[in-house]
Amino acid sequence: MGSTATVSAPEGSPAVSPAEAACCTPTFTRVLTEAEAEPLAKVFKAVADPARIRLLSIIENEDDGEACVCHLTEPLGLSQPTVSHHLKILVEAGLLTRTKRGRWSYYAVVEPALQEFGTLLNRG
Amino acid sequence: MGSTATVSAPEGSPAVSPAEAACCTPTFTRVLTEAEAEPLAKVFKAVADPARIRLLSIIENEDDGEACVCHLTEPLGLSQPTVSHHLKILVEAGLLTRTKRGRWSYYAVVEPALQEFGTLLNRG
DNA sequence: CTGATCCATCGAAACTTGTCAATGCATGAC
DNA sequence: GTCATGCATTGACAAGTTTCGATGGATCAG
Repeated sequence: MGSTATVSAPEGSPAVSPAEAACCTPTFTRVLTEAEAEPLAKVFKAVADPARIRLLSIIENEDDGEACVCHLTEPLGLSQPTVSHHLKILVEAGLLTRTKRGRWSYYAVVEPALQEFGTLLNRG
Repeated sequence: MGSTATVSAPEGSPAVSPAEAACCTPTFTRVLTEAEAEPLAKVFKAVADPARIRLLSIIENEDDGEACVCHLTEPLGLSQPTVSHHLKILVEAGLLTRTKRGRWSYYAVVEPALQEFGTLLNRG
């Protein structure tokens, strides 16, 4: 069951101040509980792997914005089951979508979700 | 302060695919190599743990913006060596600084670094 | 129907990570 | 000096990840 942990944070008060944060606004406006920190950690775990970061960059740069598994194993240098495994994690994190057409599974980036990582992924 | 996010928009000739051009600027402007993806994954790994996320939220909400280890073990419910271990990882990731004064080690948040995670931590 | 292809899942091996108890090094109190 | 305190490091173990080869369900070509 996917459960798709996506972008959900605890309901109620936001854990973090809005983007109006200037230089002196804290990122965490309050102390987080274990239950609040856990789903956040889950999201970061999805992109805490070089293979998965590369998968996102490859798929996003495909001409038509999507790629099948058979197109991904070779540039990554990983086996097909391993690539499928990473793709599944990214789908469950809400960063990719999967569309089955014929024999192929096409994966595409969920732009709004990925762009939340923009600043971090484009550093350096 | 201009620019901010590095979500670089291509100048002149947009390498943006038709599919994406309509709604969004791509997060990855090109395919990443293993060597490029690795350090990025390392940063995400640092915050891919509930205990470390909570540590950041606790320290940032301390009255004077810093905390010693002895103040962190109890709210986390973890042993002192474990807390020291997590703190070390956060320091190595550039998210915390360590200052030794007397017998105590004081940890403080590196605000610019943490604020890069602001959008992600602000979901919900 | 038969054979080929794409891919998800299973099972296992190798590796990494989170955790603690024990140890040891500094520092300060006496 | 001696003792106590704060904390980093070590060593060990359990749990989780990454990876692969093997298997099997779909789907299409013939």
